[in-house]
Amino acid sequence: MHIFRIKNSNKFYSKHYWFLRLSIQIHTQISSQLSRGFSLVKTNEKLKGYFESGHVDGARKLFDKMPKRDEFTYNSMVAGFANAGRFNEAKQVFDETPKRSSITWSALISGYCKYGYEDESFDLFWRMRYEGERPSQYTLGSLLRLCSVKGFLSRGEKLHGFIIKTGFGNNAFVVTGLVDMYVKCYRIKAAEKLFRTMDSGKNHVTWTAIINGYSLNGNSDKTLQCFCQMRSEGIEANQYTFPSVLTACGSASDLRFGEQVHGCVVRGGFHANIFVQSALVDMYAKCGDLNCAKEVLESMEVLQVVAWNSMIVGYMRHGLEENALSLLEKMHGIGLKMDEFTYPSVLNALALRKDAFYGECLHCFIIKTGFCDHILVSNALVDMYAKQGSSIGALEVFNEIKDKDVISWTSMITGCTHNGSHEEALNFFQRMRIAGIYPDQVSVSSTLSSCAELTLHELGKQVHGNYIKSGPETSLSVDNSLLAMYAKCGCLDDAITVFYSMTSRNVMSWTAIIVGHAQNGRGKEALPFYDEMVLTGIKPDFITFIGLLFACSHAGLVDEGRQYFGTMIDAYGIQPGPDHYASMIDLLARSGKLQEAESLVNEMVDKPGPAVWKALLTACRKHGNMDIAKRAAMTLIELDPQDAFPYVILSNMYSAAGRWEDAAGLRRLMKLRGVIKEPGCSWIEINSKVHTFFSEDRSHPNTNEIYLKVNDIIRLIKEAGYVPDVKFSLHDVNEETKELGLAYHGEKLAIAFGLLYLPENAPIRIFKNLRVCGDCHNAMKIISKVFHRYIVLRDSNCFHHFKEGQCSCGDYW
DNA sequence: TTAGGGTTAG
Repeated sequence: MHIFRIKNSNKFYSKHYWFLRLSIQIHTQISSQLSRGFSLVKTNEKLKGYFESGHVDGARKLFDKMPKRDEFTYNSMVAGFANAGRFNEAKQVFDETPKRSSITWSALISGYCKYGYEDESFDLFWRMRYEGERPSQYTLGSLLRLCSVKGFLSRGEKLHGFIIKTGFGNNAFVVTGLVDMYVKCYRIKAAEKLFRTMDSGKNHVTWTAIINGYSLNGNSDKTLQCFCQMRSEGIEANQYTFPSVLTACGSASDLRFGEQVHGCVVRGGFHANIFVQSALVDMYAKCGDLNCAKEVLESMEVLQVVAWNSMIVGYMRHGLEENALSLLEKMHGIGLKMDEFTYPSVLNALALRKDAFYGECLHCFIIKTGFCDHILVSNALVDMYAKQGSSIGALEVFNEIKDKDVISWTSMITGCTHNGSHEEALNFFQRMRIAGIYPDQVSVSSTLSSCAELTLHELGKQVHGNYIKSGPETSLSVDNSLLAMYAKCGCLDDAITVFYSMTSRNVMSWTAIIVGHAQNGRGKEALPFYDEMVLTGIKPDFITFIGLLFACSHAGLVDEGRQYFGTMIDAYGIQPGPDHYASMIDLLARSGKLQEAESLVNEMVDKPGPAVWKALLTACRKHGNMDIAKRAAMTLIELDPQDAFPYVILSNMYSAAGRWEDAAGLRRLMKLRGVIKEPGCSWIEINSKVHTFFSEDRSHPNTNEIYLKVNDIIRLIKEAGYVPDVKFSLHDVNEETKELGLAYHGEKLAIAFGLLYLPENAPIRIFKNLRVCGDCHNAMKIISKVFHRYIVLRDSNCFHHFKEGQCSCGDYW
């Protein structure tokens, strides 16, 4: 402006012209001096130093002043700006770059990937290809990492195709990225296949990726096996490998292995890494060695919230709530900021306690500290309230969650399953599907358990089929639930197929197959599974022995049962609980050793509960021992005067013995006390509709047809040798009326309906809420022979598989 | 000058 003002004055113009010439002269001199002392290599290094130390503006100033730039300068600027998240400047330099190379493109793409900008990353990737630039292993590595972090399976699979087509399929770096992508998208089999087919070039990163995959998939055995294999191939683990391995040790409660890994950590010099230290605390805490966990925690120089969370979980899981809460207070006191995992760690353990006091206090604290909007915390609150049986508390929190995820829904489902509200669990599962949320391993496992409890075999198959179709591979927990579902629905052969198809099994898988055999009347065949399990190195637990004793009691194997009872205590140090005693007493009593059974009841250190007395009473009924029956029934009535079971059994025993007055007395007592007996009820499912029948029930729309069929059945089976056993008719009436009463038991009405409406060769599956009566059991055997039908009857105790006049229970139930 | 693997909750 000043120049223009003086432009028309010659005097001033000449003066300014002289000044301008002088300025140019000086600038040229300086520039040439700069150029003479300027080193591009050194300045590029300085530029890099600025970015490395976070001085992005320093780099910018230096870049602006640089008299000369080369491709390194531009690439460094693009990478530096992109890595700092300053994408406008990165793009500007990218556009200004005179000659862009693969590195320039990769630098910008990797920045976008790092910050999770998927659209920008992939748009740039396609543009790069369109402009003829070949992506490098760096470009592909960055994009795979983005897919891995965000769980983009479909995009990752497309990249996989591109990688094969463009000859990167043998590039160890790129294939490692693919392995990691599949792992993070929960496609462990795809990851495993890639890993196995890598001929050479597997490095410690590839091994770490697959080890982490097994660990994430919950497969502790394979994690540890893979870790051993890696070491045997001479690859050393590092700070990235150890955390996954330690997590697997914790999940498997394998303290011995965990301690050995700790040794490797120390020898390798990785004990000061906070990830490794946190994983060590977690491993010791999960394995129950709380002293060691505490020792590692206290040795940490950096206060790491993850390690503190793990310590809290450790205390909570081992019932040391006070220690956990004081640690929480200490965190608060020293100013260590809690994170979104801290509260779930505590809430998760509180979920298993019935008293709601601590949980509610913590909920208040969560609201005060503002953590209630965090989905991890809300989900844990839902889980806690639901498992504690407070469906109102759970629903209140659940309804407040804006973006419900699969865990929010799963918490409601597992809560219902935990409390035995299986129909409600299925309802939540259905609502979750309607809401467009895909079920994961946990929700499917839990839903299959509900299907098993309700014996909804068809629905269970659908849930599993849809889960497989939706993409994820099956997991150990899903397989275990599926196996248990088939066994509990009376389809033992399908359960066996699942069992043998499993690539790895844990103690739950073996226990499920043992219990499955016992429930389906094949107790003797259950026992070799135990031997095989022990041979494979898996330790039986508390529940395995319940299954084994159950198997022995259902097969009448008294000596074997006694032996297992002893092994459990002597070899495994497991103290028997009420269920073990109940099975043992059931075993002894059912085989007629009633006195020995009663002695065992009296030997129990803890006061025997209802399950034990019920087992004794049921066996007394079978063997007609009125003395012990009376003692057992009276004890049961004392324990719970509202439970109809002892009144009904004892009253039935009186009736069977013709002691009608005593039976009537008990019935009067029930009435007086307002005790309600659950009526016997049988049902059959045909074309997804359940048809229910009570004894002498005439409410079904096809009742006339059903009764005619029953009469027909009775006539035919009588010709084949059936004799009605009137001692199961519990009314004081004449023999003919007794026979008719037996003929119209719910089971017989249901079988008549099944014979009428099911296809000729289809198995007939009948369910009953109480134990099947002796007369119906006998009738079913003969029906199976006369009509050549396979009949499965599930009563409240076990499955009876009737075929050609025989029952799988061997008439011992 | 561009890139890869890890811990805690359901």
